[in-house]
Amino acid sequence: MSKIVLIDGHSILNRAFYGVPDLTNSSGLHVNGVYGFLNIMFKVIDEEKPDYLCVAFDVSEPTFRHQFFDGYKANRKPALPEFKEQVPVIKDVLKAMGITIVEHAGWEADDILGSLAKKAEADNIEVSLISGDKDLLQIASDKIKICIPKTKGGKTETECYYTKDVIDKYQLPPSGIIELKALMGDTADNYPGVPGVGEKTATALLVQYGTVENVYAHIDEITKKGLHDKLVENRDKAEMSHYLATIKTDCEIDVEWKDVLIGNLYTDKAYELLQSLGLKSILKRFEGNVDLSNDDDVRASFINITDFADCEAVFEKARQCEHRVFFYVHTDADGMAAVSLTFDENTYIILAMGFMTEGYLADKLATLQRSGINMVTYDAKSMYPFIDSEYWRNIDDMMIISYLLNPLKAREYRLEQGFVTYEMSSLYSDIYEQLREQGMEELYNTIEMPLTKVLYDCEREGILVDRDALVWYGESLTDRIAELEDSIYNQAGEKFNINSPKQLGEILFVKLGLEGGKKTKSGYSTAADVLEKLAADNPIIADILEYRGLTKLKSTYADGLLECIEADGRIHTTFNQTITATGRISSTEPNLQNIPVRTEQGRLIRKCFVPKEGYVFVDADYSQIELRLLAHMSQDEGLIEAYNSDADIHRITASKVFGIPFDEVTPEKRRDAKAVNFGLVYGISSFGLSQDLGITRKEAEQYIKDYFITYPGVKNYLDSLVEGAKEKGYVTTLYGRRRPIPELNNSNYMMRQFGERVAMNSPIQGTAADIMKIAMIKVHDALISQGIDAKIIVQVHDELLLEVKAGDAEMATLLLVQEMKNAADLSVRLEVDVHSGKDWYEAK
DNA sequence: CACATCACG
DNA sequence: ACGTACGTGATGTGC
Repeated sequence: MSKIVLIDGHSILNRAFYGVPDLTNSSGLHVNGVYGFLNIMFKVIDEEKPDYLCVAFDVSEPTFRHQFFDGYKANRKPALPEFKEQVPVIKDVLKAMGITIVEHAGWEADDILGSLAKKAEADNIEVSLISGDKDLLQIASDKIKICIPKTKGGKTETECYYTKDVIDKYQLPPSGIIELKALMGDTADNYPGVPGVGEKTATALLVQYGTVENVYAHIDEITKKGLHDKLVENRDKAEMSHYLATIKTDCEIDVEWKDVLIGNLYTDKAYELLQSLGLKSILKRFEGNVDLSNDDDVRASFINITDFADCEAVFEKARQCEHRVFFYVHTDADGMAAVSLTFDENTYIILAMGFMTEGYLADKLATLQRSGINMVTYDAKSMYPFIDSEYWRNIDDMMIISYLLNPLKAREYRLEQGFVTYEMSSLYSDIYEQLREQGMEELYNTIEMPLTKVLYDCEREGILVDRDALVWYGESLTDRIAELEDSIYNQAGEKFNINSPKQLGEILFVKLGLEGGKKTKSGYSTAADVLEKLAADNPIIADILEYRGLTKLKSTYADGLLECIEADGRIHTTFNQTITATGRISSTEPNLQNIPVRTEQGRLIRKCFVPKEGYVFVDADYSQIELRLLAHMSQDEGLIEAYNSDADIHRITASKVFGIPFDEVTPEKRRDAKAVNFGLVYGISSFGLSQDLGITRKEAEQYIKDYFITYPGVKNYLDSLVEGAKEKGYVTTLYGRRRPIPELNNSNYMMRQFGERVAMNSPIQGTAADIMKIAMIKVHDALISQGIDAKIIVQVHDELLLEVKAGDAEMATLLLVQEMKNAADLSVRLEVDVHSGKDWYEAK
């Protein structure tokens, strides 16, 4: 027997929209609903293997029934814009896959589905009807299965109902669902039912009488006074609801089964469309399913090379190719695993065994480079080990280009083994063109690509760690931790896991009865700022805070870093260039950008980071670079002048904003001004400032007001950033780096508010990142060209740590400061603090 | 695998 | 009436 799948388009899109977390593509279009819809649809197709498929939608104009009972439909919530924009998109995708969409003015999707289902049943076709709406249960039968997908924590489970399943669940036959809805109403569909009658009462009545009509026929038998009166009073509502709940099954729909046969869903058109939507994981389905017979330009083109002569021939052919060669070296735990080369529509894969050694590859790549071939790869930094350094120039990096085009999608750009090169080398000219159009070609060529090499050198150099000192540091913490543990258990009166916020909250707020209140969704908050407020109430708090601090140092830093020391005694972090939304670099395995410094005890760990024999550390950091950038970018005269006067900026701010003479600014007032300054860079909010300073929101508001009166240019500038971002959908740094801000179009107020703060912060944080990148390249190159024995080994956003030959320390220091200061020419000077020492503690 | 917490800028 | 400072990464717990 043949089989048809019918999908309730709106309802499934809606389910998907609320079940899948917000996803936006590079142009800011929301695609979570589309994504979820397709996943549900493919899952059903995989499981049911139907012969026919079609999708029904409501027409956007109100249907007859909507108009007729306008009073009841009127208070229905309008759909969110980010939902609405996905309706035409999913329709386009379905059409591109050759799937029939049925919609008809005057009929709701339910009516279309009901009619099609009954028609199919009559023609002896099995039906699976996919909807999120339980109303459809009324048309279930032995041949018509109603499937209701539920998204639970990312997983889609489907509840399926034939006649008997409806009876099991509701004690009523499918037709009884109409009667049930007529009595109990439906808030989602906004028809009333009988007020005061819920599912239980309605079911009880219907089990006895079968239909609403019959309930009223026996209305005198209903002795419960309240219920009897409610039913009598609301008979009109019940009858109207009955009408509304009834799905039509007799619409004359102009669909012939042969027209909805499932054909090849994996068409070129759908592929392109999904690609432009950024739905990469859906595209993966296409790889095994593309119809090769009439589609020979897509991945019919993988060629495995095992023979030396063939390999030589491939490289020779590559050398003569007209456009470009995309190459990628696949690695596994043992190093090089395979090499792929794509050019002229073919991808060649050469396993790294036998003749394909690193030396052979480097030689072959060099030959290509010498022939002036345009080379393209993905994550160039990780390819450098396989390329002679003299040929590092003139390689394009798809990872970097994609990141610049949309830094928010950074994590999605990670190339998976196996999914490679073909898409990349067809995409390349496309995205390079976009890069140019968006004015980021220079940023790419003069900052990001040169930086890949600087970072490669930093990583390879690594930083020496005094292992014994680090072990000792860790051990020095253990006694005190044990002592605190004892003390905490004593005060709590029992042993428990202090590291578990759940158990700790239980102890503090229930057993010890401290006033804390709930804060997180999973229980009490035991975060440090919450505990600090309670410190006066119970001495256990101080112990817990100290315990937390020490265990953090021990596990993350002492123990964690020890595991990262490699055979050469050094730690080699990875600097990620395509992670952050703003353009900053990040550091992983281990993170060397969050080594403790704020407390003395933490800071001591820096004594374990040491230069190699005969060398010293030189460490330089920008002084208040973000605030200086605010002065430059806003061109606020007062702030620029304040910086150029060379006096303490927070003190000047305090003096001007609070109207106190410069010399009478108290440390408290200076602290307040400093907090305001920081707040501005973060995208100021009165709440945030009040939290930070422990003042009321009103006072914080006044501070901000006064600040903006003092520095009106700053206010203008921040306003203009938000305005520009709303208009264009993104913000840029001084060097043209973009950050899209899809949040500004979100229907949620909080999200939009967040978008505004991001619009204020990103240009500043991002420009600071750009400038540091420029400085790194300049320092790196100048050290080499001047033959100074010094290397950049760590970058911490506004700080560079260099390992320098003792005799070259003075030269390196001068050069470092010089290049950092001159990395950008602004309306205010860039100041750099520099120190040197025999370890990172001393040099900082 | 998500959450809470906390280290840094 | 909401419930917030901006940007990261590592760890431990507990579903």
